[in-house]
Amino acid sequence: MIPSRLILNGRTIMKQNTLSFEKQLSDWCANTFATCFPDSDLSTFTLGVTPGKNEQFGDYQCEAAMKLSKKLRTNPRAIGQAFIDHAVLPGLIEKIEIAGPGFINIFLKNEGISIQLTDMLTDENLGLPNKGNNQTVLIDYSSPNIAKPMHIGHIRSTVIGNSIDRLYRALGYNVIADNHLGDWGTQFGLIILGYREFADHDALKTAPVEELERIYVESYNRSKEDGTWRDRAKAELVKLQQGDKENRALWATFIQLTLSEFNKIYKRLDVSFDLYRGESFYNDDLAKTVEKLEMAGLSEESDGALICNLEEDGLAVAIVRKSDGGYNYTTTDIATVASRTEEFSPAEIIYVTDERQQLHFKQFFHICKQLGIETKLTHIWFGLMRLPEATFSTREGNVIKLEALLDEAEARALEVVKASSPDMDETQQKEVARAVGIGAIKYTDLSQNPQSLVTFTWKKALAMDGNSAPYLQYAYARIASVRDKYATKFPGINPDEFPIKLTEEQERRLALKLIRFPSAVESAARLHRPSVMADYLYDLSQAYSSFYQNVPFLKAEQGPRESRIRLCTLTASVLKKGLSLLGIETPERI
RNA sequence: GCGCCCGUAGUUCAAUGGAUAGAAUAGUGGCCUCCGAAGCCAUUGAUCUGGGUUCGAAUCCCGGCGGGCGCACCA
Repeated sequence: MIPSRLILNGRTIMKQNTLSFEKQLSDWCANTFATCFPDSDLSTFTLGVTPGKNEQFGDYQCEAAMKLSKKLRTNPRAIGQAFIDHAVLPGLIEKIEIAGPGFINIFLKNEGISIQLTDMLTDENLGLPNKGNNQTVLIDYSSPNIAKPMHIGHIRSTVIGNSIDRLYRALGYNVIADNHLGDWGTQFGLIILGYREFADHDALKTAPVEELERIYVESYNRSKEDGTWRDRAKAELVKLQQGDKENRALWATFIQLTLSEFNKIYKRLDVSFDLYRGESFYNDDLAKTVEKLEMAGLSEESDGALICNLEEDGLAVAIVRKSDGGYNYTTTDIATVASRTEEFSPAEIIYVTDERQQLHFKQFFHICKQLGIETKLTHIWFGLMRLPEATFSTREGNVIKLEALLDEAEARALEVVKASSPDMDETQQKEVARAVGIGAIKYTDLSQNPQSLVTFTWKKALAMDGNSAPYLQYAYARIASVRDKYATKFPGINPDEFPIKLTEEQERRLALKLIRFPSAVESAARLHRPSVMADYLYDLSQAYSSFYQNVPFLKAEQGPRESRIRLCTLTASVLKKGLSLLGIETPERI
């Protein structure tokens, strides 16, 4: 429970506190309700505050009176009145009132808001609480297949997973980012055979992954028509699995070639992993895993295969050992969880994949539980990306390579930069175009609910105005410019020696957005939804742009000028930090 | 057949069961002698359909309609 003197004194002690401002207000509400109704158990209710949606209804609102109405057999307005009668107002609250059916509206004092702002300004973490407390969370994302180029379908797992990674780190979790590569499986028999028979070694040098894919596709097609080819491929696979030196070496080469290409893309996307443990890493655990299942009585024979029958639990049958004795992904994933749990003892393992794998994850999560693995397992899924006319398919030849997407983004951004900053030197123009182009791509993916259908269009992916990364980057760059101008025009004055005073409407609105930053980060992480963060940042930028355009600051007199410069500084810090949580850069000039 | 997801302005997206459904873009009309117009201000325009639960439903439940995905040896 929060020591309410913290806000009763009108001052929070953010740096020593693990609670965001919004959480403190919420706790204050809950405590007040507890005082009002000491005889009732209210612990099952959420009695917190939410940011006000309409200024006339206050800065924060509490809807608890209506929710408690039934339990307390009292009408909501009477509950609200009891709340007001019992409430000891913290110093930063101006007033509270009941409105409508029973909303409790909370109005903050301007000085109260200013204190929050000042606290944020002096905290290098901008008020972010340490929620993780060094608990380990393992995040499994991106996870592309070896020997296939990444196309635009891969960007979502990579970018969304990376943002969740960043959000958790920012909240004090010890994150392990693990790229669970598809580096094992029947396709390698086909690739090895194809490589031996018809590899184009020049192409392997210039575009290795494309060539490997070509080899795979051609070999696959042959295996469908030619039984001999199929048998030979299978023989190569068996040799690989039995540890044949040559095949192992080839396999290792394929991985090396592919990874070096992937790493170029990861570098462009500013994504990095702590581990690159592919499926092969767990290969030796598979037999043991199946043994455990059998011992636990969780598996049974069926048509020559070994299965886990989950039909009683409303799930389909999962095969854990094929009739030819081979293992498949359910087994690998169970082994992976066991290994990760043993090695890292994570509080949670988070998987980020597309929607097609929902059933698979439900199945193996279920089996893990039956095996007694307590680790919290979470599957974050997102909708497949498709083209307006069809889904992607290598066979249709309508895939858009990730590399091409990034190139195009940078090229289009460069046009815009050249048009609006013709005086910038060319190196810098390119550098800005890179940050802006990549930012635009990422933002498009991160700013929407991942679970809805996504249709790829160039127009959408490369949006540069309106609700887009460049809009946020532009806001940031303008502030950077203001800061520089201030320093030149008023040398020797330290804005921090002036208090923050909120006199204009636009300043107050901006300030209210700023103090919500920590709770926005918490929500985004808790819901595993980077879009919550993106929404918040866009909201903040809109508030800033409106402030910027309508309130003079460099031209204001001393006092208000410094106060506003401090608001600008804090906005810049929040934008920079917030965008970094989306993996988006903030150039000082764009 | 069974299961999961989605259906909101012309278009692309928002909205922990909360007050008058927000933005962007496209359209219309304004704002650069003034801190960066990649911007700001104003304006037109939407919850697929029929029931139900609730003080209160875009949101929850049931039934339609439309779209996507998954259901035994690919991951």
